[in-house]
Amino acid sequence: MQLFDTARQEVVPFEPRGGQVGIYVCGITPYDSAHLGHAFVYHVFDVLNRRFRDAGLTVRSVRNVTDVDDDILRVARERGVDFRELADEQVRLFDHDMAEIGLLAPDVEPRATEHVEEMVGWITRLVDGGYAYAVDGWVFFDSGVYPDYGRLSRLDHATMIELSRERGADPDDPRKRHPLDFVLWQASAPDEPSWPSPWSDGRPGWHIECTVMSTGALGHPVDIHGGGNDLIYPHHESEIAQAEAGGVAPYVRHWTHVAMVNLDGVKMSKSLGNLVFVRDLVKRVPGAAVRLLLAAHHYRVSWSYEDAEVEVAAMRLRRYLAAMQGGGTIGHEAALRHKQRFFERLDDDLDTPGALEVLDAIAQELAGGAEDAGPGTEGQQLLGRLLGVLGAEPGAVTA
RNA sequence: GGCGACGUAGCCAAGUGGUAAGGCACGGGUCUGCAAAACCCUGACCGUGGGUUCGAUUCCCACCGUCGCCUCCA
Repeated sequence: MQLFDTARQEVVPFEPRGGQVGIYVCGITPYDSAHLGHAFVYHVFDVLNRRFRDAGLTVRSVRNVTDVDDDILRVARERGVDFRELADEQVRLFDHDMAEIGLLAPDVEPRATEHVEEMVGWITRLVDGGYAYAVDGWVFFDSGVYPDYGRLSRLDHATMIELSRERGADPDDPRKRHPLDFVLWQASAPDEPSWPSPWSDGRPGWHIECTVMSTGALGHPVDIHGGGNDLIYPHHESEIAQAEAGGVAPYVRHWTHVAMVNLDGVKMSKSLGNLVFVRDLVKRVPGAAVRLLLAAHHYRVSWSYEDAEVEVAAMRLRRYLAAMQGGGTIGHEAALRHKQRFFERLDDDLDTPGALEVLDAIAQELAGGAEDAGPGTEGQQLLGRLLGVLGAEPGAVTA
């Protein structure tokens, strides 16, 4: 398997260690419904997971839940419910949506609120090591003593500060020693949930949870760590800083980032409200069709969702189903060739569009076969198995 | 500023180390009283400049351009 690694900026072989692979994907903040952008990211890691398992490796997959955060608290306040109640409900809906499109459940799905104690421990280590400092009950990571900050995203400090100012962040916060310092711990307001710590009754900053939970569940270095490419900076940049400063280096062996999904040329995002929800798609077509829609796009290339794609994907699924249930056959040699080609495409930086072309070819040959061998021929079994590697096995996903 | 993807005839677009599919549009023709429809025919120095090679559109480097993302965000 060859994969693009964000840190090295090139496609490199991924070498499993001892037949095992640990995958950590940054999960959701559960305060709104899952949209196609979420689905694309988790679909990509699901295919990676299935490919590894198909190759006989033991995979341990982890996807966290950021269940305490300003957005959740805000929405919970608006709706007059406890933030835990909101998070539980949204996680349930999210898991349901992901199951509808045939995603394997993660082996571990840690929640931030269940690991605050470990986060406090990690932050304490950073403070003791001189990498973090406390001000008024808040704790900041001191980017001034970590010169490598910016290594992953390849941004220099001046640019990061500029970007940060443009986006309305506050590099000029007088409590910060350096403009790029980020929050590890923040004091909670009286009506906000809080956990005890040496600095204040408060809650963790955004980045610390992933470092604590990924290494907690997988040890270190983490084999594969990733998420949407909008997380490269500052989230993953900050994770690396706090991990390495905390004594965990190297932190991650391989960084994998998935491109953004647009709608009408504009990035699909909660703040803009231009969303296509997974829930609405699975009402129209089988989950396997949604997977084929996603698989038709390479994970490193951003794309713009078109409504017509749904029908195209559904038609493709129907064609595959017909090929699997018809009477066609293909030769043993041809089947082997197709199988090899399919895995070649997948193992070349997860080229799912290329892999689909192979499935199209198999389906076409099966459809062309005039013989009536009945279902269950070698070609039909192969098509079913390969669809399974893409997470689009028709039978398994009709909920 | 960084990173990614892309740059093939008017438009969309496939593809390969050995002088480039297809679709649409345009134009010409067959047919028709005229027109439409249908069918037939017609078009490319493969972004620019280097390099590797017997030979590159295809590989490598640089540059230019377009699009996307970059502390709410997957």
